[in-house]
Amino acid sequence: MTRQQDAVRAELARADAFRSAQDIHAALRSGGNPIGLTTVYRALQGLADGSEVDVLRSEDGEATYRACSAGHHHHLVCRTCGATEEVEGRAIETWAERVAREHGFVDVQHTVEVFGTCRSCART
Amino acid sequence: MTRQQDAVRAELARADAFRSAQDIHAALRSGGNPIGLTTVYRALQGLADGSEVDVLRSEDGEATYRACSAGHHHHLVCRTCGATEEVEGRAIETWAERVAREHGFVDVQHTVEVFGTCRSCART
DNA sequence: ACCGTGAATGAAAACGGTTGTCGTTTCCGT
DNA sequence: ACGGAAACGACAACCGTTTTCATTCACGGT
Repeated sequence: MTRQQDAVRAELARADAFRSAQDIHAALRSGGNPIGLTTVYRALQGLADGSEVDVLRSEDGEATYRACSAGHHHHLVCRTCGATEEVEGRAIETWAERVAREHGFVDVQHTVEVFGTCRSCART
Repeated sequence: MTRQQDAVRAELARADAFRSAQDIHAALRSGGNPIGLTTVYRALQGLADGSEVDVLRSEDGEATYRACSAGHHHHLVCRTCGATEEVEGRAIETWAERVAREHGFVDVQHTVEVFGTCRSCART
């Protein structure tokens, strides 16, 4: 895994936001890198498999990607500009675990996303 | 909104699980109701608009639907059989609100889904 | 009952994101 | 250089969903 995967990784690093594969593809091309769309998808899949990016399904089903730090965390996403911050909270972890156990569920995972309007978008 | 929408509502009531539009369509047809796929989609959209069903995007982007009670709640979903229970927790609500405020976000919403293996599926 | 009108229905086609195919190119080790 | 394997990308296939449009249905007014 190399050349174009690095390009995708670099492009993702340019913004703290979830972006679609096609966004990234367009950005790379208009930045002078004649990468193919297929390759962008493959690179993203590889990065996702390696836990280098988080994947989030937008409301209309489109997959969006964002460079992320290792380890378990959640996201606070601005629904206007897409800016994203990583957040965490032990409260969530223990709550999910407890609720699942109370219902007899095992092997528990959870997804938590918080959406809102960020400070700068709220000013307008 | 009526006849076929009622059929979709009834079909959804038959299982406490998130099901795809195509599942529901197939179930209705094999149950003797020659409904069209388009109509199933339209009925589901109407029910979702009226908050009669919850919509959840599966991992591969497919939309899945489930009859739900009114009011804010989350889901505990068996990843094997799809059985779903509604759960709630004030802890989540306050946590999300606090985290968002700390980061200057307003107009906050959140999605929380808990996945696991339910008791009966765990036995096998 | 009988129309007339607007909503509901559904077959087929369009759409859009994603994935598969396959021939070409690039990268490395020898 | 050479050869093989991995990466690349144009193109087509896929699949869930939405749109289109002609037909059918439900229902109020007469």
